[in-house]
Amino acid sequence: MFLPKNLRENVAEIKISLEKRGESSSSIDQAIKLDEERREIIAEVEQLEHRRNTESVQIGELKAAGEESKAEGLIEEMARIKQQIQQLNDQLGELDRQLEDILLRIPNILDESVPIGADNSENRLEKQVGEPFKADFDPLPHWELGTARGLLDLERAQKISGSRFSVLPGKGARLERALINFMLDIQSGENGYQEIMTPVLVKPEAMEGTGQLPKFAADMYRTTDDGLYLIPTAEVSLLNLYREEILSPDVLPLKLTGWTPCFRREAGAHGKDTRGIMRQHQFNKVELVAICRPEESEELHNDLLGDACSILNRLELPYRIVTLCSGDTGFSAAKTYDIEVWIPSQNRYREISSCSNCTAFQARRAMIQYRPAPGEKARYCHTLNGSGIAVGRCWLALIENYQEKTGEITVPDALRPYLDGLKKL
RNA sequence: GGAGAGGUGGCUGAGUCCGGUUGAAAGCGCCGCACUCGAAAUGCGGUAUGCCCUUUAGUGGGCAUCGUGGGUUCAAAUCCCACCCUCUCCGCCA
Repeated sequence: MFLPKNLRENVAEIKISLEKRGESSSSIDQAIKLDEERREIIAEVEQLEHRRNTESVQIGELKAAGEESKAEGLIEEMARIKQQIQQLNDQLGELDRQLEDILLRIPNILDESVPIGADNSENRLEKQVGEPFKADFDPLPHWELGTARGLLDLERAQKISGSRFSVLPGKGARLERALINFMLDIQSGENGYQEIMTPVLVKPEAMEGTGQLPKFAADMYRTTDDGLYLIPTAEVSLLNLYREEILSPDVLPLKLTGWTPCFRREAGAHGKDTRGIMRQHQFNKVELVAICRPEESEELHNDLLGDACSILNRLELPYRIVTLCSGDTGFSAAKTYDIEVWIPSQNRYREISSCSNCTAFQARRAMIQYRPAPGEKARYCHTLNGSGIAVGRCWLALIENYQEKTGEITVPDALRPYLDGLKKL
């Protein structure tokens, strides 16, 4: 989010960025107007409050000196000023509310290197790794393959929870768990992230901190009795751990990883990916989060992308990297790389990780700062996040890409230690 | 779920009953300077945040903030109300 000051200082930039995203910039003018009115009133109120403060002291002194009648006169005057202050404060409150409402819904400013485009068809291809699945037979989609091999039970999932949920029996569950452990080991080991286990139910403030609220309330599950939200990604829990903190520079960059289930209502996705487990209301994900100094976020963004890729490299799954175009870049992000894995049954690449640099956008919302040196002013951090990687999609990509004519699924070498050396599923 | 205690600055902790230069004592920590070959110890000085106005300016002035939000009052860390959170004991439970 932008603070009024940010807004004033970056009007042109924010407007241009909004237009690149394909959104209207009219709200910006309105916000500027509100801000001007607000500041006028602030000046007026503070002047009155100053008078109130000084004259209240006088009243005290007069009373102490026994000059009751003089005091009475001042008290009457103060009563009038008090009313004026109250009135102006009411106006101010209303203006603040309106302004904040707009500010909370303005997306981050796009990085200059983000390609201009309307939707995902205009994302820029950066790199392709490995060769798409080739075989002398037609690959089965994962739901057929998984069901046939006893790894997936969508019927029973439907029975207990409905559509967009999955049940993984036996080796299916084992594979999921192996993937989680494998990913966490790589990220917390050689890639240098601190592993953290967090709650998956969080307060609304946490959702606001990372940018899910207020704009995307419809995408989230909310518990009615307590008003807590189920996280759509561990980014919410991990980043908000440091909300309202001023960090010491020697802990930066802070690199965190955690596995959690993620919950999404998929409100706007009716009819999309209705078969199989591509799009679920609940799925596992290993998340990567970094909190850093502004000047290092760009480099860390590339590192983070590399760390996400390292999983696919080891699993030897074919993938490509794209930079999201302006119209496809998410609300909180200044720039996003998507990693897309090859899905044989669909004959195309599908997102399996999204790595974003959110610059200071989330840090301002969540008040995550650091003090460059003792005595210096605190500055907002930059935040980054990326999937490292989505477990459910990895599961299905793996069984599809490693399927054989016989219906068997080969376990990639890197994963065998996590499955008791098992070579086939 | 029941009973009780409490939320004050980076930390510890006064002040709250009896409202009035209290942004808030004291100590610790931290920063600067002095002393020292250097360090420790000691001494002196400094040390919250946000916002508004003003200035050529790292200038000057002001407002707000003692868990949060309301209320009473000329004036509230101090009085009243509601809420949130933490801790202790009991109960229940993976």
